[in-house]
Amino acid sequence: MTGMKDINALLNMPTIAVAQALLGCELVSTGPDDKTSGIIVETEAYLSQDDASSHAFRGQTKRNGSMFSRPGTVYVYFTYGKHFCLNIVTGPVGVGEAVLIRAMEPTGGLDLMQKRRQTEQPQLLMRGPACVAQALGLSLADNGTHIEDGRLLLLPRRKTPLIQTGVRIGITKAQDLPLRFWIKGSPFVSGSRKV
DNA sequence: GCAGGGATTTTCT
DNA sequence: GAAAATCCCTGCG
Repeated sequence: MTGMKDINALLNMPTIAVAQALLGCELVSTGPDDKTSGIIVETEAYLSQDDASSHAFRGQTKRNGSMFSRPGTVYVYFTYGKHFCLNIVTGPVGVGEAVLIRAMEPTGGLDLMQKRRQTEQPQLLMRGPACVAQALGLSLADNGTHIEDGRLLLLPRRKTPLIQTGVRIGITKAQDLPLRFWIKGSPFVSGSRKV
């Protein structure tokens, strides 16, 4: 048996708790002819209330629709004209909260990731949300799928990591909220700001 | 190692 | 029409 039960329990916790609990978990992306995977080392929580930088803040739209689905739904959005970013939806149906996967430590399918990312360096393969999506081969086609029946598989972590907390990156609203979490000391964490 | 700015298009005001 | 949950290249030192 895998830890499916654990994963379900994890996904149904409050969003901030999920953002922390996802650290150390392995995420596997499988396709017809490919398999890439990594351990989540950095996340950010996006809430529905009092969080002006959340895509759900102004209500449901065509773009953010999947963010209002049940926990474990995959929310992929397109941004800055060229990038995709991966989120795991949290909170009850209709609420609109999610956890952005910002960085991972590559564990499998390194050769394919290097091809997709056009770089050889392991530390640059999955550093940054758009890099994560690119390394895993994700696109808008994955938006709205669910972690239990899509191409993405989430595995429970074996050890509880030491977690550090800071402010989120790349936003202009609600900049003071401490909703960014990462594994202390991981060389795969994104951004130059470690606080 | 770090700061600055361009790319590129969808989405919402 | 402006902004955007970003990345990468450049220049500097």
